Amino acid sequence: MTEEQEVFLRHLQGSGLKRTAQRDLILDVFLRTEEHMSSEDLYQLVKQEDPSIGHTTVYRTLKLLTDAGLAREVRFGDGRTRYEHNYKHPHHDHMICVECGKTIEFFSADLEKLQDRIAAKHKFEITAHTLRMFGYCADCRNSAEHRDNDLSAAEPRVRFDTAPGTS
Amino acid sequence: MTEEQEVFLRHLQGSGLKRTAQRDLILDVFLRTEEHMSSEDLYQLVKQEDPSIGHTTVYRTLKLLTDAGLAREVRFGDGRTRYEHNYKHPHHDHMICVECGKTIEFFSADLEKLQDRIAAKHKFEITAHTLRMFGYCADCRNSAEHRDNDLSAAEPRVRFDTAPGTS
DNA sequence: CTCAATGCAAAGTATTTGCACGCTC
DNA sequence: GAGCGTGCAAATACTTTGCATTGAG
Repeated sequence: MTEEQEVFLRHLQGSGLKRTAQRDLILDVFLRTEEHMSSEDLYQLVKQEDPSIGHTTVYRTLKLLTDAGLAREVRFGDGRTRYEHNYKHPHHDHMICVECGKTIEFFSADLEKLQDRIAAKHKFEITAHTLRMFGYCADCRNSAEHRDNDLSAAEPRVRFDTAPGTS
Repeated sequence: MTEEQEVFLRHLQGSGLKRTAQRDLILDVFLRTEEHMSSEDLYQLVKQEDPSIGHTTVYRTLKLLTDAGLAREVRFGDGRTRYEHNYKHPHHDHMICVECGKTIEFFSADLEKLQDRIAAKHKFEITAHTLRMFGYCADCRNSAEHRDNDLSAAEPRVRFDTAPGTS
């Protein structure tokens, strides 16, 4: 049994919940993913290994995994909720390429410290935060036709939380 | 005519669009707001001054205002799109109190510089970014019963993009 | 045996689109 | 007039919930 499975089992038992074959499988599939998966994405993968599993169970199990500290919800602004690994995969932030959709994860201790300092100045107590930077990744900058296009006509793959060009 | 109205008019003309009484009114109401308004919120306000205006027009006009650079979309993770002023109200980030829902806007040049440096390290070209810090504002910290509660039982008013406690 | 879990279908939310009529330009 | 704008209603896209049945402890 992996550490993750133990964490999950402990969470279930601690909450008076039950271990089921579906939950085991969903956790297993989730742990094998690398990307940021939506509930629907994961459902498609799980279905391949057990076609009898339904949407709802995947959806609810992802919430459970989040409660157990194994998963973490992330939203990139396209209206879909995605999940990423949370266990032994501590806080980080994201750069999201609006051209190819790729996400780059990064962590900066300086950034964290600076945020704490800003929060303190406002007497604000941080419990969580998200930083997302939208733009063009190295690959897409090289094949960079985007500079020549009328930006207002281009349909970004990821919808902005703030309009482009306001950083 | 205010500067904002001129900007809007210029955008409309430049795009072959037309000025209408509805658009004028919606812009006017929007400019008088302070908060981060959802399309629905603004619709409620607009309806008080002209009950014949529909949802859809407000919704589409907010998109127009965004295109014109007068408004900016923001999402705090509760599944609703909100709009804030963009004209002469440059980029800033948000702290969001999970207790009372209040948002604090702030800007830090150091933060911007640090982000640019991080992006450069990954050869990433930023076009936009959002930083959101969730937690407890000064007021709510004073009336701070939240420390005594079982956090897992508390229903935060704002849903997290990352689980609490991962900063 | 009891109570939670499952999967279907249906209900919510928030957003977006189709269309007939009306109004700018 | 021609074509965009408007408002209604309907369609999407996700997410969440109700309920009868199944299954874990």
